[in-house]
Amino acid sequence: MEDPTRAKTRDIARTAIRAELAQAAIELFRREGFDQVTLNDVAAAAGVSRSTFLRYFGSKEEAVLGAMDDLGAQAAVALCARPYGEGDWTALRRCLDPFIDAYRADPSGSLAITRLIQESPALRNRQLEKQASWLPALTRVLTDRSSRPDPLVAAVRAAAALDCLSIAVTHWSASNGGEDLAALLDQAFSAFATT
Amino acid sequence: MEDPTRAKTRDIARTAIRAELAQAAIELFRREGFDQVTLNDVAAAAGVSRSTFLRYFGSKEEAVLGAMDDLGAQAAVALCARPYGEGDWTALRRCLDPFIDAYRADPSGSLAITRLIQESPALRNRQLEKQASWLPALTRVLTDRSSRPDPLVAAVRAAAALDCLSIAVTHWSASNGGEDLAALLDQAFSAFATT
DNA sequence: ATCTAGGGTGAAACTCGGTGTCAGAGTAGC
DNA sequence: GCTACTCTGACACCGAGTTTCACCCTAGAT
Repeated sequence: MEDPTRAKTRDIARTAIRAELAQAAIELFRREGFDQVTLNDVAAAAGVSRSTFLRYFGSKEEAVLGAMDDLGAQAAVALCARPYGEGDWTALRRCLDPFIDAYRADPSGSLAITRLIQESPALRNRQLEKQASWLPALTRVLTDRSSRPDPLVAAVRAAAALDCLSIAVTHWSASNGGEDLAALLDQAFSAFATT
Repeated sequence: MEDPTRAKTRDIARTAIRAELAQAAIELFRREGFDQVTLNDVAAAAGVSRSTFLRYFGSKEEAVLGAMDDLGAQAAVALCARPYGEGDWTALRRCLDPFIDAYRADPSGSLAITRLIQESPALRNRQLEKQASWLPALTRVLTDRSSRPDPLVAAVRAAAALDCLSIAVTHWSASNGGEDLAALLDQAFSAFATT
């Protein structure tokens, strides 16, 4: 049928191109504004045709938000890995560490992308959509972890945890990256500790 | 300039037409599926031109979700009206009562619309967007209510409360409206009581 | 009764995002 | 050199949403 090693090298090449295209797109978006740039513009700037660009990212927004999918999956895996019997809130807080790490790995780049997202309604909404798409997996893991499972409560807690993340990120970007994202996230989670 | 009473009668007529158009649109969406129906279709079914339909609702989705805006505003007002010193969670839970009432007032209609929304990605996302748009107001009210205000915590709690609402509604519709929405909402809020 | 100003309507042209199709170029295995 | 496969770009197409313009209708003024 198909040589699996060949398939893998192709995949590597594809993701490399994807990263290159995304970088060019983000650069252009930052320079001229997401909504001002058309698909033709960004494709031309990236040196490919509109068709090709849309083949790599299903939509204009995916060029910016594509990197997030990976983090969502990582969070689900991380939640799986939390020790049995650990409280939901601490497990959820810890499973968001991959996000913290990603932001720490490239603060200025993360800040730029965060701003880009917050300044464009289209990107903000896609971001919401994306986070919502992570919920079922997190809810499932949380339900399975529980000794007395309640899917409704699990769903609420998972959703609330993601709210903490996005709100912490918002405040972090409002402080121009000056504050510590992990501290902000902890502060956000403290909303569930006291009344 | 303009007779204010005339302006008001015009407004009443407009909202009446709006309601009529929305009803026709929802009916058609339910029958043929939201994504299958084009603006031309729905305009023809409603007996107006595409232009006019889009003048009443800025988008196809607004024909379905337009009624929600009112509820969002009501919730903010209701939160304002909660007694001083009341806990955030109970205040938030109570300020969602207008939603409960609206669903109770027309269960079968609400159920139909809820299903419609959940079955169409476009509508789901617009719904997310709409709920997110309510957050700033709720956060502000919650912050002002607090004796030791923390805007970040307030934002998280407001967001979590809206999560409870949408999750409760989801489960309610999954039960075909069989379960009690208020009870489900209470159960959702219980996610913040225990660890 | 006529004129007139303003808002509501519909027709049309336009932009743009996204989908699908197709033909051609490059490439690896035979 | 032949074949199968993938990637690419060009093109046509659709539907959402914006804008413009002309028309009608109604209400108030003369």
